[in-house]
Amino acid sequence: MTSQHATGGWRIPGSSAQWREMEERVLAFWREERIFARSVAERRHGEPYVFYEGPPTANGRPGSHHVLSRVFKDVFPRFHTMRGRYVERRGGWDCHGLPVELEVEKRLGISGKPDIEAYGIAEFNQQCRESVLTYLDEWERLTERIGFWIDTERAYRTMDTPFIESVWWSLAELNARGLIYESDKVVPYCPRCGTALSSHEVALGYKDVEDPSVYVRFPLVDRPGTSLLVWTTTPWTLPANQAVAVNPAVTYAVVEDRGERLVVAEPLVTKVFGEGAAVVERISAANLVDAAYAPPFDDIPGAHRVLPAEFVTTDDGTGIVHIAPAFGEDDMGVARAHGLDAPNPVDRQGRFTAAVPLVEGIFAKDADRALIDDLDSRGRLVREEPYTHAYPHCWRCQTPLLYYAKPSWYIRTTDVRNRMLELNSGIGWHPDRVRDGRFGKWLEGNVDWAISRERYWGTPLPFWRCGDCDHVEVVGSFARLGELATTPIDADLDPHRPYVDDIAIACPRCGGTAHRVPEVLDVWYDSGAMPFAQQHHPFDTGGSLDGIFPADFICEAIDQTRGWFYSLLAESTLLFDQAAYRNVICLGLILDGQGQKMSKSKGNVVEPWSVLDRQGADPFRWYLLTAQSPWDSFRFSLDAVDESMRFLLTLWNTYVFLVTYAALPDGWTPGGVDPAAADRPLLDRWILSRCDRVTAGVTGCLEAYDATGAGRLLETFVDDLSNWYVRVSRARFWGGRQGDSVADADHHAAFATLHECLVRVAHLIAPFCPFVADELYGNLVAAHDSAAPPSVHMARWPTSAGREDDALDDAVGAARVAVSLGRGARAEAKIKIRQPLGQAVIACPPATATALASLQELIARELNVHEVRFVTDPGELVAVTIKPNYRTLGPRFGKQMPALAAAVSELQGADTARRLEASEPVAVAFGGADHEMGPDDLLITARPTEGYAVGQDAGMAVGLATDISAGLRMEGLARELVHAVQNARRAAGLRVEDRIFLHLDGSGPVREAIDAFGTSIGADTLADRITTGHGAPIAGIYREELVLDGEPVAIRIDRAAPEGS
RNA sequence: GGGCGAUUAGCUCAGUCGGUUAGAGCGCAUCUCUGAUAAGGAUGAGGUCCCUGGUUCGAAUCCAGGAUCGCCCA
Repeated sequence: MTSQHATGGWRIPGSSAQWREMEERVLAFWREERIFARSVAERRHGEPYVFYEGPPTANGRPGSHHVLSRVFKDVFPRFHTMRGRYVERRGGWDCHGLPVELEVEKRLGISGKPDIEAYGIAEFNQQCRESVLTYLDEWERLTERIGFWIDTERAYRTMDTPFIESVWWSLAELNARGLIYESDKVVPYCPRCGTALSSHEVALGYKDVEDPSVYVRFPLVDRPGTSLLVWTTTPWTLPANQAVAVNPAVTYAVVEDRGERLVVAEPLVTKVFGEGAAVVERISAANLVDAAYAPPFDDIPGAHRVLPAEFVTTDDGTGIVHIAPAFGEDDMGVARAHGLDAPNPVDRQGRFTAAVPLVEGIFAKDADRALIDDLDSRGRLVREEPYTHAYPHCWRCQTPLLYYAKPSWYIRTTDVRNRMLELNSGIGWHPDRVRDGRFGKWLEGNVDWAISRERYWGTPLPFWRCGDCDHVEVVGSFARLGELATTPIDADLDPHRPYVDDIAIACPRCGGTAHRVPEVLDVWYDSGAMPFAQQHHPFDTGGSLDGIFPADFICEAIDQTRGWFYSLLAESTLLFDQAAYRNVICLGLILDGQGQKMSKSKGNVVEPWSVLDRQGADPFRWYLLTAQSPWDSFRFSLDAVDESMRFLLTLWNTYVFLVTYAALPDGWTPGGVDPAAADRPLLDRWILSRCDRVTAGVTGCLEAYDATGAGRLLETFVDDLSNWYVRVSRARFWGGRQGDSVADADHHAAFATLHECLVRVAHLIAPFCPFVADELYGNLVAAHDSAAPPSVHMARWPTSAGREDDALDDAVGAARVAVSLGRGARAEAKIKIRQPLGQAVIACPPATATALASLQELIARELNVHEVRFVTDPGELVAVTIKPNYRTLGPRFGKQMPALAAAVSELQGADTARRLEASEPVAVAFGGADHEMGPDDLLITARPTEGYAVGQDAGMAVGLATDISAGLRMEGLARELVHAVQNARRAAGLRVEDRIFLHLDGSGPVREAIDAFGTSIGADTLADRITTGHGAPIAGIYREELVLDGEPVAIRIDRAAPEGS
């Protein structure tokens, strides 16, 4: 895209086929001129607009879904920067976590915790540290290429020592307020791997399996002969039974069955016992609560009482649930609420301990058989049947998982649950429904946050437990650690495992020796800590987060509701009693073109680089930002980007058009004296009205975080600009009018208007498509004005100049309808547009005719007719029918609408239409009364009458006189000649401004047309001389013979000799 | 199994407060225009608004149930 030749400081843009070269050139400009850094620094004194980068992990390659989030993270900070806000954008990397460990395990060819410990934690963590940034280069390359402006040089990393120290500080703060405690937690646990699994891993391993389900008698102590009937699909948990639970809202029934009495939930009686079961008594749940029963096994002591619990359902089973606190999350919750123990007779390998001699040493799930047989032999088993259900298995080794109680560290988030809900209600969610929907419901069900993980590569919990007095000291800084440590610690201590594990401290309470607990921190806590940890708060911030907290805006995919969106809110509520973000966009997922999930195994992944290499960054961005609501799933493909690219091509064509003509010798440059906007032709004032309107509209949309809405407005505007303003104004941009001051002013007005519109668009699309925006701005503004900012991204956001004009917009809208209808009429009559016609008749209401009066000439030119005439009596050209306006009359007449519609159809169309035009009331008689209709109550529909070429639409019809006189035919032929010569010029490779000598020859009608219209043919084709007849006086650089309208024509073209030669 | 979202032309998507002829762009066909060529205009073909039932004078729109896809959770 180099400048071929230029005048007036213009650089001639290349073809849009060279889009990617344009982007690369803009990138180089940004890089060399440090535009990003300057755009931020120049706003240093502006009001801060705070953005937080939700840190991705760099141990995988960036995909198209990352481009989606990064583009949305880019557009609003760019917008607010242009609006004068100070928008620091600091990158970040999420470094810790199980996915990193798994990746390293795979690479090392090891699996499971015993393997890792055999390999060595120090070396393992070193491998993690390196792995986590494997693709950092590619991430940074992609980030730059898509135009995502974020400071990667100062990016925070969750594994960095200052970040970890801030996290420690926050945990110490929470601990000081009594918000941290240790307790048993039931986790999905793989006994073979010896590790708990994350919910994500559990989700990978669900398989349908058949387990024995059993109905067991739990005899009531105070009611001999009556037993609670308990149903379970995990018989191996029965030895650990501590209680049973009933739903407090359910009535229970005592059923007499073969000489005994069994208690089940009343709604389940039929399901359990079949039709005709004998219910002998009903008992409310309240009367069951606290009843004592005999446990199924006597090995383990327990409360063995009935407890109320909301989670008990009557969907299946018996409505009485066996509670083994060690083996179920709900069970643990109930047990905790009632102060029960949680004995666990299963060891870490999943085998029964000596606490249950019957099955000692047997793997839990394999003990089912022996336990069931034992129950049966003691008369406790009522029934056994196979039961198929989805049960989780270890995704790594296929071992069935056990839900298993293990000690775990918690943050008491339930203390601030209501406060989180309050703060959540003030967050600007996009889409809105997430606030009270997915996220709000999640908060309502909030449970304490389990923050510990028995893993290696994570922020170590700063908890030191005293071996003597059991006191737990939470260390909030490295300085504090140094004070307490029994041996001096290195200044450059790596606070990761295993080094931190080796540090013992003196117990501040008893002076004993304390060692760190083995767990590391849930990585989600790292991410939620980024608002303060990226600043090394409070160590480097002086304790104040003013201007850097909370965020005005964050953005991630919808799957982060329980991830980052939660961790940010929970931590900011706990620590600062504020929401960490004011606005948030939840993005949808990227699917393939068929709506299927993208996955490597399906081979349907669209790599971002393939889009960037084929179409470029701006088309990619425009697609993601405007194709649809961002929170819906994207059906993404290269073709989808092509569709969005059309907008950019239209914009590019318009831009090239302006520069092409402005750069000609009698073109135009900005900064001169142009006619005042108010003095320009009507069409100029119209597009400037549209321009101001779109400016206000786009601004409003972006303020409301609605990129899609802003995109639609811009697409409509650029379409108006290109396909209406430029198309109908083309001739005004052509040169050759020096000396005519009126024509010259018009010429300049056209350039000034189009230039202003394009400059405005360059500003308005700058946040969306920063490359083409800067290309336009550079050539249209910066190249001509050394005082202007060098980049549009350093410029101020535009505001409306107040030229919005409703009447003008309506008039041009009506003119466009009229032209469209007229063209339709021509097509129907099969008369091509180059053939002039005598007159067009526009039938429309008087108000429309008045509005269109000033656009008559334009309509005539567009329809190629000599005259435009208006008729305001609908009867003349069209038949009129009247229909009721359901929208206004529906609420008024309700059930009478069908009768009213019938009455309205009886009205005389033309007559009624006239009266409505004159704002006279119209009475409709039905149901024995007259009802008065106002102008809004009746709709006029026009249909063409016979005998005209007519196009019609609501409120307007356009007819064309179709007879073609000899004069009109000659004029048409002249137009054909001009067209043929223009094609010949192009074929001859002439530039648009080259002047020619033209020789024409042809039949009699052709010569007559040349005689009559030679001057205008010459003017239109830039011919300095036209000759006719045989024996051509010029050899010509181009010759062509063809037939126009049935008449043979010969064309010869030569370059015009320079003046005076 | 529970919760949430989506389903409208061959494709990608709009569709306001429920209003009677459901739109746009792309693609396709025919025609056309061009001093903007990865352009522009006109016309046409193309619809079970996922299905069933309900509410209503009137349902793509509101309600209930179901189907399919996706997400979150179990």
